[in-house]
This record gives sequence, C-alpha cells and structure tokens, in this order.
Amino acid sequence: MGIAERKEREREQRQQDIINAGEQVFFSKGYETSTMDDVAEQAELSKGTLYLYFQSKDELHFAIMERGMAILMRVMEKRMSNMKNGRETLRGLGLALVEFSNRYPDYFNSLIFFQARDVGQQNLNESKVKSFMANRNSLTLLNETLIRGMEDGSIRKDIPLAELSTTLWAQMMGILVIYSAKKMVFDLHSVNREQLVNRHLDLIRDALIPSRKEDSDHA
Amino acid sequence: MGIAERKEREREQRQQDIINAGEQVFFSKGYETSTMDDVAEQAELSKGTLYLYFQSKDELHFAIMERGMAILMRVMEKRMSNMKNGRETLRGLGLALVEFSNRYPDYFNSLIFFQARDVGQQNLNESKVKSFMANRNSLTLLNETLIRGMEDGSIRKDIPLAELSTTLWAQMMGILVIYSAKKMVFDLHSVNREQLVNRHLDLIRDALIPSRKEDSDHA
DNA sequence: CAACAAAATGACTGTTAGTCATTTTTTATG
DNA sequence: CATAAAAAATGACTAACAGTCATTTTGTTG
Repeated sequence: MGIAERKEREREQRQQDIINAGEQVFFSKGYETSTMDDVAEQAELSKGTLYLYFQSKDELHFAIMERGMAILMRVMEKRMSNMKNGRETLRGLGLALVEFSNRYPDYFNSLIFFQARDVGQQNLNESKVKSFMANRNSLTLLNETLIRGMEDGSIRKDIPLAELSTTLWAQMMGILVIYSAKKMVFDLHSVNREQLVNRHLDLIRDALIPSRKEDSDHA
Repeated sequence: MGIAERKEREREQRQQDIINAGEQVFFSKGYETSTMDDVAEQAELSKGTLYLYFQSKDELHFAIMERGMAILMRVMEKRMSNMKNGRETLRGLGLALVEFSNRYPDYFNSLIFFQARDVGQQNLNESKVKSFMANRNSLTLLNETLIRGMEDGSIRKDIPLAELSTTLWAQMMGILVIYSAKKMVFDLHSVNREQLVNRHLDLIRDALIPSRKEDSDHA
C-alpha cells in the first residue's frame, strides 16, 4: 500500500510546480514587484494553496535561490578539477562565479539578492539561519582550497585559516553585491563585472603568494 | 522685508526636525519596522505634513544617510592627514570606516543599508542616481589617494586607475555589507568587523606594493 | 477686518501578504 | 457502492501601511 509514498511524491511535485511558477514570475517581473497572486495565477492554484507549501513569499524565493546555489556548486566543482595547485584552484572558484553569472543570470541575481537581504535587520529570524546554511557549502569549498594551497606551498601560511577564508568570501560576495547594487558607478568608470572580478582575483593572488622569507619557513 | 527668508529658514528647520524624528524612530525600531505614522507622532506633526517635506519614506531615510555620509567624510579627511605616503593614507581611509562604525553605529548602518539597497532592482529610479552622487565624494578621495601613492612610489602603477579605485571601493563596501548581512557567519568563525577590515587592508597593502621589477621601471 | 495664500491635517484609498471558515476531493470502511 | 472521515484546496477576508487630497487652520497683506 504505497499511497503514503505516492502522496509524498505528489506533494513534492506540487512544491516544485510552485517553485517553477515562482521563477517564471519573479525572474520576469522582479521579486519586489511580483505578488503572490501573480504566482498563484501562474501556478494555476489559489493563493491559499501556495501557503500550504511555503510559509511566506520569502520562503518561496529562498527555495528558488537554493536551486541556484546547487547549480553554482556544480559549476564550482567542475572548475576546481584539473587545477595544478591551491592558488590556481582559488582563482577557479572565482571564475566559476563569473561563469555562473553569465550562464544563469536569474539564479545569480537571486543569490546576490540573498547575500544582501538581511542588512539592517537586528533580529535573527529563521530565514537568516537558513540563509547561513546555504552558504556553508561554498565556504567549505573555499576552506579546502586554502588548505590545499597552504600545503602545496602556493598560498602563504601566516594567516589563520578561518580569518582568511571569511575575508576572501566576504570580499568576493561583497564586490558582486556592490556591483549589482551600484552598477551605475562601474558603468561610469567603464568597468564591467568580469573586469571587476578579474582585477580582484589578481590582487588577491598577489597578496597570497608566499613571501621569500616564508618560503624558507617550511613548517 | 525678510519674510521670505524667515519662511525659508523655518522650512529648513522643520525639515531638520523631521529628519531628527526619523532618526529617533528608525534608529530605535529599524527602518523596515518603523512606520511613517511613528515618525509623524515623534515629530508631533501629521503624516500629511511629512509628505510636504519628503516625497517618500525612502527619501527621509536617504536624508538621514546623507548626514552620516557627511560625518564619514570628516572622519576620513582627519585620518588622511599626517600619513607619510599614499599607501598608508589608503589604510587610513579604511580605518576611518572602522572608526566611523564604532563612533556612529546608527549612521554607519544607514550607509551600509543604502549600499545594498538596490540589489535586484532593474529600473534605475531617481533614488539610485542620488545614491550614486552620495558615493562620489568617497570615491574621489580614494582616487586622489591612489594617485598620490603611485606618484610617491608606495603603490604599484601598472593597474588602470579607474579599475583599481572601483575595485578597492567595491571590496571595502562589499565586506562591510556582507558582514552586516551575515554577521552570524563571522561570529561562528570568531571574526569581528575590525579583524575583517584589518585583514582585508593587510591583503590589499601586500597586493599594492610595487614589485621589484616595477621599482626599476621608474616612469 | 476681509480676502487671500500657505501650511497643516487626518480620514481615506489602494495594494498586498497572509489567514481561515467553507468547499471539494480523496481515502478508508462496512 | 454508500458513507463517513481525512486531506487538500479555495477565495473572500483582514491587517498593515505608504501615500493622497479635500477640508481646516494659520499666517499675511492691504
């Protein structure tokens, strides 16, 4: 008697259908200007039903972002392979973000949106915790890369790992957020996203090369 | 007959009063959770009057941020003096932001809020243009500092100025936005804002030191 | 003071996220 | 198959709030 199982599948399917409708609407009209009635119409369901599957408009949006995050992880992992050392792999991670932004601009925008979402909110609600979890994987990837680079000698070892990884992560996410929010500033200086990221990665590369003094300090 | 002048002064004063009320309310309750009725009550004015002085809730918030920006500029200019070269001045600019965030946390938060505000908005409205103008001064300061550093030999000269300044600006604003939005991530890694900014400035300093090759390349 | 203008008011509107009593559909049972 | 019970779906409704505007109050001028 697999009725419970079928119900579970149906429920999952309906949830995916709603996410699909949400993507259609949010990606074309923008999140803020889209209404839950729009999504309901697109999904051919009543608004009430939407709330049986998602607690809030924000949670639906979050589910869309999670799809994007999963894709980004795939793109990153592909880019990481075949890199000769940790420092090059680190650059690969950065370039994966550029590739992701070009191939999946809508998902990319969702991701960036969520990076900046909670600015100015003092109370840490559940969505904040979930959003944190969503970032864990990419931070872990970054951490592993730094360890690899420190071990193979391509990255300096004198900076505490947790401090370095969070800094690099904030830098990268940060410039993407700022670019997205203040595109006009960059347009005025004739700098596009790819240039910005490349320049950033160059600077970081230079900053992470072990110094000659450190070279001899083979721990 | 200075009636027109007095009226002008009164109008200005009332506008300042409303901004004061806005600060009181927004700083204590947070922007999103504050209502214009709250501000009206605090200002001892009707809501309608608020809209005679500000086109929208957002514009009132913007006026508050502009006060903060003016303070930040003062803090930066103070920090810039007495620096021995461009590279040190650059660090001074970064540290000015930390000082600002400690001394004027509410204004600082407004500023960061506005940096991230327009993520995901496709249409560039007037507020976006205004927000851009608000950033011009700090970007100009950064530019001047980089030029000084390139001229006194403390900063490498091989990166186009517009590209370098926008990148450094995006990095700095970016990490502050991300820290504000994702404080939890940094708490978990035991990294606070001051550490983050200091580590970032260290990395940038290392990346901007002219290479030995470039040293001989005295243009 | 009367006529006019400027400033201020607050009841009202429009919009939309989220709710919940009611209806429809599906499943279980004799 | 009939019927009771459970599950799913509905959409009219509420609450909240930014922004408006016809009306009232205050100030100015001759």
